[in-house]
Amino acid sequence: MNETTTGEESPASDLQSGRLSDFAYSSIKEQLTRGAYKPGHKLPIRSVAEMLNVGATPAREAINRLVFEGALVMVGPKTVIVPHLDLAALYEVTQMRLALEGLATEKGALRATNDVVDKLLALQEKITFSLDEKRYSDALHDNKEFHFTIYRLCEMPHLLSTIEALWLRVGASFHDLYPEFAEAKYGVHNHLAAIEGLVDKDPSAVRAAMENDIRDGYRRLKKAAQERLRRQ
Amino acid sequence: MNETTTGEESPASDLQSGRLSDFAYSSIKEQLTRGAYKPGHKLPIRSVAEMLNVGATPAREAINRLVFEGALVMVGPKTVIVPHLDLAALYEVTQMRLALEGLATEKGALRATNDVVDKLLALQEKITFSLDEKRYSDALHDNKEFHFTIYRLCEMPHLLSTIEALWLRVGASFHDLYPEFAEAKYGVHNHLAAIEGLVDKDPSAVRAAMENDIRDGYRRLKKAAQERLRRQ
DNA sequence: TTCATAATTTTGTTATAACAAAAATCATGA
DNA sequence: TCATGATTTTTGTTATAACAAAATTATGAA
Repeated sequence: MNETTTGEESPASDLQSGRLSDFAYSSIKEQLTRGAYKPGHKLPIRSVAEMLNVGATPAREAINRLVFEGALVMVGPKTVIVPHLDLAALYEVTQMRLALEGLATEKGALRATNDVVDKLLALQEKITFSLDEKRYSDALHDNKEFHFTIYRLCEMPHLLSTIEALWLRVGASFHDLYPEFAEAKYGVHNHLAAIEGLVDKDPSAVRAAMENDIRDGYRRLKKAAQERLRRQ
Repeated sequence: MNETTTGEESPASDLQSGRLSDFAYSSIKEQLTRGAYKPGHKLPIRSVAEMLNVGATPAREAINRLVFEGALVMVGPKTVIVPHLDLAALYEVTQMRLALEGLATEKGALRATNDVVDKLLALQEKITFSLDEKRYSDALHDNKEFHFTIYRLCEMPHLLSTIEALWLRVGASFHDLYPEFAEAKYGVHNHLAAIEGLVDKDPSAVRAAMENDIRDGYRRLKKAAQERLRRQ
């Protein structure tokens, strides 16, 4: 049962945090944000434990944590699944994102140095480049980095972790329709407007740009979700 | 080891949720919001487990969950304590509260029925009564109920649970100075203004009243915390 | 087939023991 | 008195087994 395994994920490869629970948590989260599991996919403790080569305790802890955070949902006393598309939740999370990411943006905007602006410009270039080549996963990754580079400026750790939980919540169940969602050059205009606001030292302009970005994303995501629901 | 215990909390008394982890979680949370533990108080797994007459697993899970939520903090690889006063965290949480509770208020305001208004009026009477008799714990409890009665109107469960986490976060480490903070008739004016706004079907008025309430509370709490810090 | 029910398997939860590492205590020397 | 190092105790984590309950499959009758 404890033989050194070959292909599968191994806890030994987690060289940073000693806790197997954290390893399991990060692993599942990673899979989730990569869209590895379809909505409705079941995550039984023992299967997860076996997949990650850990005991039941860390697996259980990781799953439960993700349930608390809303990235997974319980549909029965003994069944945890990857959540299905839920337009109500998408709306709710979007409203929270507007409030919280708007707050983070406005509080941090005046702290943007030239280095930050350069980083954002570089990220935006990478995003458009990835979109041109239809590497949506990369584009999404850099898009997230773009947002959080701005949010980190306010230096409010509580706020940041709450925002991250929101991204995970919506990202988990909407990830698989990001490709069709990202077709058009998503967010370019808003991102550039945000950068401009940072340069101009105009916090409310940056906030407006970011809020616009969130709203645009919401509309596209909603449309994509609705179309998919109609087809099914 | 398993004899029927006398005075202490017993898992058998938890007649609703079958999970001992949840029982342990609620119990610690309850103690925390009642200010039973001073900041700096250690919460070792085995002590908690013994106190609640449960095994180490549920105790560990409950403690870790509270750490994730920010209600408890880790100050070493093996030491979890009730957090100390932290003015930066108070500020940060206040900003988040303004954004999120403001959102909940505005979204739900138009849904207030006469029953809700009556309930709020009754709660406000209880609050002032409790304050007159210096039963601060009761006043705080009803104050929370007042706020959440309004927040529940918007029917956004994600939002509500996030707000609850914020209350717990700040409540845990500031609870013991609420008495001196509540000296003056705290919040009466704002609460009445909020009720008025609900009756008038004026969401932004209700939001303004609630934000004022949050800000007033922040100022008083900050002042009380600063005075206490100076004394120590 | 369809639905209810019984049998079987799977599954979440929990207590426990073992281990390694951290924290506390004690001893010793300046 | 204070620091410092050694020793002892405490502590978090994890794998595991056992149990009860849920989920699944099989079975039977209409």
